[in-house]
Formats: sequence, C-alpha cells, structure tokens
Amino acid sequence: MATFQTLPGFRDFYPEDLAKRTHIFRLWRQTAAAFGFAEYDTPVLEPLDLYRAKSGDEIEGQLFGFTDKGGREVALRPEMTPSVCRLVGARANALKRPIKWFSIAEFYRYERMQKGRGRCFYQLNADVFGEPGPEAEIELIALLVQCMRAFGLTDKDFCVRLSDRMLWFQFLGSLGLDEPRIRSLLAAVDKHERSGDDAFKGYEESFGKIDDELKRRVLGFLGIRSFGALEQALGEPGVSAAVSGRLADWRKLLDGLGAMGLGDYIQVDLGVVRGLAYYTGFVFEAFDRKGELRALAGGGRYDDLVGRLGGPELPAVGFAVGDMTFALLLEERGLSPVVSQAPDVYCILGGEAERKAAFADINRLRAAGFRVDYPMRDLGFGKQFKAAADSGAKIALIYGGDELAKGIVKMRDLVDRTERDFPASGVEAAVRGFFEGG
RNA sequence: GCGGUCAUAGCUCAGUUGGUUAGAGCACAAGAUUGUGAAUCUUGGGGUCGCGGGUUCGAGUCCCGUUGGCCGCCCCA
Repeated sequence: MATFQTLPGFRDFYPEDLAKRTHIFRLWRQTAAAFGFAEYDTPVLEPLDLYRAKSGDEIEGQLFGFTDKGGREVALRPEMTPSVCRLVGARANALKRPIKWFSIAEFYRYERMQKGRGRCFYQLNADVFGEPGPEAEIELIALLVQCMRAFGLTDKDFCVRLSDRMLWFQFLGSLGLDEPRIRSLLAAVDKHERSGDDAFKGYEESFGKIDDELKRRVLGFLGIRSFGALEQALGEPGVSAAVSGRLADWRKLLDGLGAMGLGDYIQVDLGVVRGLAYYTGFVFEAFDRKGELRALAGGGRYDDLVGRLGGPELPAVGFAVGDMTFALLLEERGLSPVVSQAPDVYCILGGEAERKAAFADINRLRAAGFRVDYPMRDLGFGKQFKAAADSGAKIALIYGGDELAKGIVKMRDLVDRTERDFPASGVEAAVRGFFEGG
C-alpha cells in the first residue's frame, strides 16, 4: 500500500483537510475584497534568476530548481514578491494608484520540516504599490488584523509587532556607522531575541570587538516597546534632528491604527527588524500572544524592489500570512472550522420503479441548488434511514411503493422525526418551503 | 547540513526473557431486517510488523544500515 508516499514535506489534502483549507481561503478572500484589494495570480514556475536578482545566489540552495528541456534554469516559486513586482512593474504607468492587490497561492521551499513549516505551503500575499506614506501601512496592517479576527481570533490571541528599518538605519547612521556595519548590526538585532548577546558574533568577526557604548545604545534601542520610549530615545544626545523627523510617520501610523480601533493589536517593538535586507521602512510581524508558534505573518515596506527587478521606481508595502502556522493557531484555540459537507436532502428509494420516479425530482432539486444524495444500490429501508441520518441531511424524501401508488412523496424531518405527505408534483416546492421557511 | 526521538490494520494501540498461523477497540462492509434512525448480535475485508541486511534452529522483538514522521538547531523570502 505505502509504496508511493508524498515527497517529504508535502501534504495530501483529504476532503476534511481541504474543507478546512478552503474555509480559511474563503474568509481571507472575502476580507481582502472588503478592503478593496484585487486578486491576481502568477505562474508556479519562474526563471531562477528572478529569485537570484532579489535575494542573491545563496537562495538557490533553498529552492526547488532544475533545468528545463529548453536548457532554462527554473524554480518553483518560493515567494510571491518578485512575481508581483514584475506584474506591477510592467504596467506601472497604466495602473490606477494606489495599487491594492492580493493573492492566495502555493509556494515551495527546499527546507527541513518543522512545526508550522513544510516544503510546500500556502500564503495570502497582500501589497500596496504607489503609496509612499504610512497610509499604505495602515491599510495593510488593518487588513492583516482583520484576516485573523475574521476567524474569531482576538487581541488576546495575537498581536502585530511593529518596527522600523529606516529608523534603525538613521539611528545607527547618526552614531557614525557606515552601511556595512549598520547591516551587520541589524542582522544581530534580528538574532538577538533568539541568541542573546551571541547575536553580535557575526558583527565582531567582521569589524572587531563591538564598542561597549555602541552595544549599550543598540541594546537600549532594540528594547524599546512603546512609542513613548521611542520618542524619549530619539531625544537623547548624539541623535540627529533628522532622525526624529521620522516620528511624524510613526505618529500618523499609530493614530490611524488607533482610529480603526486596532490599538490593542499593535505592539511597538524595535527588536523586530526582519532578516530581509530589502525592507526599507516599517516592518511588522504577527505572533501568537503565547509565543508558542513561529511567526504568523510578516511584512514591511520595500520601496526599492520594483526598480531593482527592472521596473520603475515604485514604493511598495506588503505582507504574507502562511497557512500552516495559522491553521495550528486556529486548531489550538478551538476555532478550526467544522465544515459540513452534508447533503440537504437524502432520498429513500423503495426499488427500481421508485428510483426512476425519484430521479426526476433529484435532478430538478440539484439543478435548483439543493444538495441531494441517495443510495446507489437498492438497500432495505432500515439501512436507508440510517444512511439518511448518518449523512447529516435535514430531511429525507421517501419514495416507497405505497407513496408511488398514491402519487405522493413523503418528507421526513430527520431532526424532529415528523413526516408529511406531498403530491409527487409538488416536491420541489415542498423542499423549497422547508428550507426557506426555516 | 546537524542533533534527539519514533515507525505493528484507515485511526488509537497491545504483543511477555526471541518461540506455533501477529491481536483488540474504533472505523469500514455484509447479514439478522421487503417501510422508519445513534442499540444489539453474527460475519467479513483489510498487515510482506516502514524498507534492506545481519545474528539465531527460530526475529514484530536483538544488532547494523536506510527511508520516512515528529521535535529542535542552522535558515526562515
């Protein structure tokens, strides 16, 4: 039996699994649409260079890549951002701005499996192009929060940690550091939550032992957990006035999110910088409040990327939510959907003649949109009633010899177990009446 | 790429110091049941015990290897 298995890290979706996935996607879609985002899609297979251009050569080891029959180096998409940048870049001058787009797609990464991570997974990606101000971040963070609230998750379950790569850059720049040092320190900040002070090893290997005063300033900055503390830190001596100008954007962003009633979901946290070097401004990550799972979602501003991938200069912000960790959180909080695949109507058939009589009704009811099922083989009535009850149908239509002779169909309410007769010609109306009448 | 741990029916698991033909519950199916549902009873299908090799008269059990799952490290777009 188990001769062929799925490849490591890949998943089969049995109907009950797919039902859950579909439910998640449906709510995400509805929510994105409610925010005015338009859905797009792109090829699963892309030129390998698309990812090299964005992420460098090291990325190749993490990709499902191969050479196709035409000698082209290709890869299964590991993320959506480069693809959507291509789409937007190619028509940047024709698209009305702001460009608000989303997709729900499957991605592939050649990585070791872990809790909440496999080699294939789905993501909701949402991006706003063409809006340089924090208004775009407001829109996206609000969408992100709503994509989780739509399932019943609250600010007790998750929060969005908000930080700012631009501010980090300006802050470290004002301390007199050059760009290579800044990038190395940001990598250390990213690691610090997991590794503690070991996070500075990489920096010290490249640039020598870190100055105690610098380390103190960096640790102080990454420990900032509120806007008040941020304002205070930027008021300290040695921080240039230009840096504090950035505070106006912060104020606008936090005020906007507060006005949307989302303040309780937002956690200022300068310890978040995200590993990705291409982020140029605000960055944010969604986490479960208990801190038991890996990140639920991540995003940020990447104003240079469309241009770097060959398009025009175009400011952009985006985020992605993966399905695996999200499904784990829903499961943990008992919010995983129980999706009914039950029919509305189950037909009980006496025999050959009754089956034929029922078929006309069955087909008519199905055409009208009712979910109708019936036994494929002739079974005793006892078995059929059991099957009807097991199916989860609300009503059974009984086509027996007696009914056929009298020109009627019996409708049994499978919940309260009452029965009523209807003329055979009035079945559709009777069923409609049952479901529409409540 | 590295480490820990596990692998017996669709699922959850039992299987004694190595000993005859590998079991149970649930699930599935047939019947008791030719007109009324969650019960009961009977019966059945399902396993190369993850795979390969070794030790042994004999391996689900012991040893080695390998594949895969889970958990963690590196990484995390």
